[in-house]
Amino acid sequence: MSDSLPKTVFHVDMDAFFVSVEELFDPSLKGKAVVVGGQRNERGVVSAASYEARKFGVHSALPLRTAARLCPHAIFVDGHPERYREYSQKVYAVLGRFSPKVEMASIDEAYLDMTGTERLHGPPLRAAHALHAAIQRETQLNCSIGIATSRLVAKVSSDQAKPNGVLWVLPGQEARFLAPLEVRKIPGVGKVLEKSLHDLGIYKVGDLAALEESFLDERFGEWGLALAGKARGLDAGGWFDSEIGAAGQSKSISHEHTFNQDTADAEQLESTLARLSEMVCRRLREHGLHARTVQLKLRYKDFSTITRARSLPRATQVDGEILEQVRALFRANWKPGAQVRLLGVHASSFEAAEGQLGLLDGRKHQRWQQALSAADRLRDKYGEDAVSLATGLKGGFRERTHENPAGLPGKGPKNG
DNA sequence: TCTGGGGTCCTAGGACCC
DNA sequence: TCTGGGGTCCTAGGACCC
Repeated sequence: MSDSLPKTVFHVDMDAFFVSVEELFDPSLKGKAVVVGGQRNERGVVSAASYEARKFGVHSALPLRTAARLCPHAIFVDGHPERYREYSQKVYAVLGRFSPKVEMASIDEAYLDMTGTERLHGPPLRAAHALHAAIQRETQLNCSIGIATSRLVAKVSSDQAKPNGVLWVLPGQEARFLAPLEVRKIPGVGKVLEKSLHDLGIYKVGDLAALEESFLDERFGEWGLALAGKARGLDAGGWFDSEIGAAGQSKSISHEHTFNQDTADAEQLESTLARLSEMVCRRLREHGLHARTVQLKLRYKDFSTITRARSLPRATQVDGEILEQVRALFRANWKPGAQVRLLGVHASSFEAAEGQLGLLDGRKHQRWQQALSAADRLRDKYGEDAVSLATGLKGGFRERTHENPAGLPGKGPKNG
């Protein structure tokens, strides 16, 4: 980057976000061991755990059944995505008053470029405390705030500030702040990279920073160089290097479903594909997008997973066209009888719209889209099952599984 | 212990083109 | 004749994040 004045970056991270939101809706959960993500006997993993539950070793991504074993007295709660979106938006509204350059990095964390806001909000610590108080007051939720000269260090410092804290890493102190931390604390260093680093005797970020760049380059290529920069606190390469608030259009839309029980029932599998295709297309239309590449994901009983993709000659957002591709991929790759655990439908390679359609073809296409958008509005009003469109494609299109589609809370029967 | 769902980014090989 | 080199697109898989 340039050698202009150092930036001031805030990273705001909500504390135990899903759990905290659930507590607002059910105050009796407060202070208890709470696990959000599903019931104790369900397939699936923990989305969030209260600090009380964490004392027993429960953490996000842990299988629910394991969590139930580690913490038998925990209260298990289904997730409510719409509640989390609502509170995420409340947080976003507060953030916007502190800086015009805000970027939500996920549903519960955001970056703010606070460079040059001193006259308005005072020095960084004062601004951070004001922000912290405003979020508390307006959402009744706690957060932690990291302040630094880069996104990377701000993120690491908000993590060190948890829970409910503010931590400022002074300009020039980045490397010293990072040095004693485990390499795993660097965003982008996961299980696998951590292991390779450990195998080389590298445990702390300081060990990493002390290495020759040429060594990291040889060992890990481009990634190694970026890693060297990160160890020194720089937003070296990739996403971290982009300007805050400049995030572009999303690049893919997907839906997937894990069956409560593995199945080899062709009808059930194909009706699930139809439902997933509809969900994907619906979101394409909501965002005004047309996808050229369609991908099927197939996970078997033994957890082995394949993906098969196909690119279309022209982009589409029509259910039937996507489903046709997905179904062809499915029929070409699924061996009848093989037990399936998960199915997924993924759309990517977005284009603004169709280009050079023949007039007639284009008209027909357009009418389809109008019909589908109208159907979407009806579904919004009267519920998911209110509308179905004939597609001309045969085979259990409107069949439904008896399971609750993930991400559609409150629909369908739940165990327990 | 038995492993969700929604994303992003990277790598690597083959096709194809110049 | 005895094997170029770069660019781009496509597909498959996997690491990683929340």
